Amino acid sequence: MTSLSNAGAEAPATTSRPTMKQVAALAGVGIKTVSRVINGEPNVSAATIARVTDAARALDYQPDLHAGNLRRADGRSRTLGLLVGSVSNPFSGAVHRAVEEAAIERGVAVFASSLDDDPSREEQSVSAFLRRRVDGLILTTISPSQGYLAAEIRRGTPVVFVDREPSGVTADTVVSDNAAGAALAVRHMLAHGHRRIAYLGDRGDIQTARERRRGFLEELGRAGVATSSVPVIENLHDEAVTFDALLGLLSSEDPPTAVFSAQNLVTIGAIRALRARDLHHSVALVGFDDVPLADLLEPGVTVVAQNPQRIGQLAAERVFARLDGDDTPGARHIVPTRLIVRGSGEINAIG
Amino acid sequence: MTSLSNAGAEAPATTSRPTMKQVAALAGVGIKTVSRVINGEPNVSAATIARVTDAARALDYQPDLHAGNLRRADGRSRTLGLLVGSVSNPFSGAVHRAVEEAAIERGVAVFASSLDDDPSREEQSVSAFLRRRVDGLILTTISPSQGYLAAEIRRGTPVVFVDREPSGVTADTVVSDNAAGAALAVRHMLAHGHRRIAYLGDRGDIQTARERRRGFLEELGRAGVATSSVPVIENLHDEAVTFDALLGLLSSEDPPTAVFSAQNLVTIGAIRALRARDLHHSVALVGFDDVPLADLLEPGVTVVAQNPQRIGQLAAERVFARLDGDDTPGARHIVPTRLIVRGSGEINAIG
DNA sequence: GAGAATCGTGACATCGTTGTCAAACGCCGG
DNA sequence: CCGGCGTTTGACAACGATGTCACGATTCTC
Repeated sequence: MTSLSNAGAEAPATTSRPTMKQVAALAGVGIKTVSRVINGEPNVSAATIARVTDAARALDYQPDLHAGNLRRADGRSRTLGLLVGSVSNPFSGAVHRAVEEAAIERGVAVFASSLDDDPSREEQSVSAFLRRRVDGLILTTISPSQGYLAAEIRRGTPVVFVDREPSGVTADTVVSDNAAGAALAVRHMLAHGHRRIAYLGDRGDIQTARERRRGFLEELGRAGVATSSVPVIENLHDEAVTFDALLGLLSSEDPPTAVFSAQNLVTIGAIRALRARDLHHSVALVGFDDVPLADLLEPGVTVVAQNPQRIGQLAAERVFARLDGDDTPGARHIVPTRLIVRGSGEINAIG
Repeated sequence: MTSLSNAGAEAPATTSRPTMKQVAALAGVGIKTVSRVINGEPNVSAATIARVTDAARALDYQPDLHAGNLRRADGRSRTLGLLVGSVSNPFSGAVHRAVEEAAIERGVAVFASSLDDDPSREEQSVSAFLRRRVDGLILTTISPSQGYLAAEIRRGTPVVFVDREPSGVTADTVVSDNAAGAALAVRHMLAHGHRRIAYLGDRGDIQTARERRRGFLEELGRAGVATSSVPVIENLHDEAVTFDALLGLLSSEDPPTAVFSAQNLVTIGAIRALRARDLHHSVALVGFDDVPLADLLEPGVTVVAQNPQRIGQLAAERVFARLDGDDTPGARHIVPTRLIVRGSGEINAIG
């Protein structure tokens, strides 16, 4: 259907992209000379440089990076693979942005993909990255083991895990101080007189979520609160499910006086539920991870904020350091969280 | 520093990635046979397939997509370049997500980059994409002309512009119904008795912003409102600048009774300013483009919502259609907007 | 049972580029 | 005027894969 077209017209016909050979022919030089000019190698006469540059411009020539890579000594594709949790979460957006900023500075392009809580997409994306010969990987994971990466890591490909720690392999990991952040939230609510604090958590199969729960429960334990009396609801991974779960909890015979929501979207679902029962001014709420416009709500939402920019930046730094020869053992890099007080967490326990 | 290392140890030494040749050697077959097995070509005996598969697994072999592409007939890299406006804007995130979803379905990987309002990054990113031989481009633009893409488009590379129309080239374009959306907002406020409606707009050099202003002013004109009496403030591209601008306007001798904020972040800045003057219950506000948590604010924020998912999806559809042979002339695809009523836009004019 | 068609396989050229190497040229000193 | 040296240049192999083709071994056909 493409081919019948406009017979005899000026032929917009799909010409293919120009190659060095064509540039060389037009400039009347050898192809290696074109290569030299394009790559700024020395020992080319000024006149030749001009001829080649003109020819390249005339043909709108763009060198084929991959073909070059095939032969080039360092074998670097100047490409990175980034897998984030979910594009719908602002946390991921911020990480992406930070990684890209660092990458662009080095002339590295970023393949970005998102997991969307689908374990099969993890391995699939990584494989896609690897077949495209990325120089390094920055990964948020969800599948139970990252053992499938062992050989690749052994071969020297830098892999940095963000937001979640890997299992089955050792590598650089950049995470928020999840347990400590959760503990911070708990202390804050305890200080406001709460003893019956509900835990609303993300999927239990996410290691990060388990860390937050651990921090939460341990801090309650340290304060002498019997954890058996603490409502713990997990596997909440969106607003709607959280909404329903918290409504149920609030209707129970011994409802909590405070709520700790251990994730972004869970926090939003919790806010909606508290509003639906008109309890947003009487039940305290502290969320983990910041929420957009949290300060404009009534009351403002108190959160333990993460620092996604720093996480992305640090991850990129680690990848590039290893590409530059750093071969220290993989380590955990912990990015601190901080409590942002806005109102919802400072509601005192009644009685 | 890398090289002195652990003399005589088990040598974790950076082995390079395995090639087909190595797989072939291990399996005891020719390299072309490995190629056949990897690509699922017919006419290989079951026994050979098994031997090759085992060898590939043993070496953790991943085919080099780019090397293959060099020789492959269709010359497709199964790669797309996506340039969005700003990762910090949820609109961009949604577009990205939609594009990626469509891409992954076809086994295509996405290079994602963001413009962040820097014209020099536009051409730089496109060039980076092209050198990596992407099959198609989906671009949000900011520089005054996209003429630099003319040769590439003529060569048959599918280019789709999103959110902003290009100048200097003809190609598929996917945009919101900007003028009509703005007009919709105006009609809504007129219906609530407002005549003095302020326009708060994004950068005047962005074509999309100009469209929204046009829609705004034309609708006022149709309603017989003298546009000379309408405060129009432009070049607001973040919350802080908008905040200051609106505060100034509200302090003027004849302040507006309603505000139309023509962009996401501008809307948020406007909300903050209205709150700072405690006018959020008396001055009407309608924003263009939805804002996260808009329904939880007090009052809820009435907006003309765009449909970024649809925009991204449609853009991807166009790219793939052209890759599949569609050679109809480039066209504008307009995605409708819709008014979401939440409270702030239904405040009536006083008197 | 002979010839034809099909199957399974590998040698080789090739994709667009860069690394290696050697040739051609100009310049200098003796 | 010659030898040596540095500069400029291009021929050629190679990177890791696939397309083409030809070869030997089966299987089919009548």
